[in-house]
Amino acid sequence: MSTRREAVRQALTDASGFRSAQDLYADLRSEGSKIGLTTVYRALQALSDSGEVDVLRTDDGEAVYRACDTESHHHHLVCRTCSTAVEIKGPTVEEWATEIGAEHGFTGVTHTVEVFGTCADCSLRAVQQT
Amino acid sequence: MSTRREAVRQALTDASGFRSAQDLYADLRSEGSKIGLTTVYRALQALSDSGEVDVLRTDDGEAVYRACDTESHHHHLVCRTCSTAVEIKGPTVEEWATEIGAEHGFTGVTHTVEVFGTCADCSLRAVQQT
DNA sequence: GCCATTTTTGACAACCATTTTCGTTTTCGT
DNA sequence: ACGAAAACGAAAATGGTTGTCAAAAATGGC
Ligand SMILES: [Zn+2]
Ligand SMILES: [Zn+2]
Ligand SMILES: [Zn+2]
Ligand SMILES: [Zn+2]
Repeated sequence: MSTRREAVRQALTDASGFRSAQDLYADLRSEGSKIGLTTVYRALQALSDSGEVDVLRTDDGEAVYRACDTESHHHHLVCRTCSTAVEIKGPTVEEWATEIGAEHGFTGVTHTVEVFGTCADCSLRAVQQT
Repeated sequence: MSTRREAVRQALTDASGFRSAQDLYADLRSEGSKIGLTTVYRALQALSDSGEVDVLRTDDGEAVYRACDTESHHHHLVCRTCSTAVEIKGPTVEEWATEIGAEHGFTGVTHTVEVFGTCADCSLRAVQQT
């Protein structure tokens, strides 16, 4: 694990929510790092290949990454305002997806599931800003 | 509804699976249409804004579209090989997502759910090609 | 039908996230 | 310390998508 990659991983861990490559690049540069954008992309590629970080796509197609507590299969409840995420685990949706696939004769079934909303903190802030 | 937009909608309906803007542009041109790529993008934008077609993002961030039978909320079981899709409806995953959001104090909860696999036809073809 | 206004279209350029290239720097094994 | 291998970063290239703008087509009185 190179120093640069470790720096990217740390920046992502500090963020606790989903961040884009460009976000992380800005974060790192603003705290004085001389890292290049290419290296941020390469680090994120490597981290996601090895399963250390999760990736998902925003509505406009940008890739965003998160350093999750667990590396085992899970989903996310993501705040639309601050992009903080809660990790979700449970058999319900796993079983549901498997059944759906089997019912229609599909093999090698996988699924992508994300839940979005406004977190309690952001909901409160929205109400207070009258 | 302009003729061009209708042509795009028809091309998408004929496809029955998820197709990208560039796919549809190629389809239309190959059948003799003189449509421009910009117009295909505009038509898809309008169709998705009005809820007539569904959009999702591939792993590499490309937007793909589908003309679904229903305009009400549903999900898809998509073949990874031929991109044919089956429309999925049912309360299980809807209730699950709502509960997950509520449990964590999130408001305005929505979700994205897609199931992927290899359809029966494509599975069979894969086995036959020894 | 005919002209003026509005809408739609498409070639081209601009955008922007991401990838590739390639010469330089750092790391690692000996 | 020394040479090979890996990592780095600036700049250029890529590719999907959007913006621009002038031409073409549809619309609506008359
Ligand atoms: Zn996660
Ligand atoms: Zn799952
Ligand atoms: Zn198939
Ligand atoms: Zn649903």
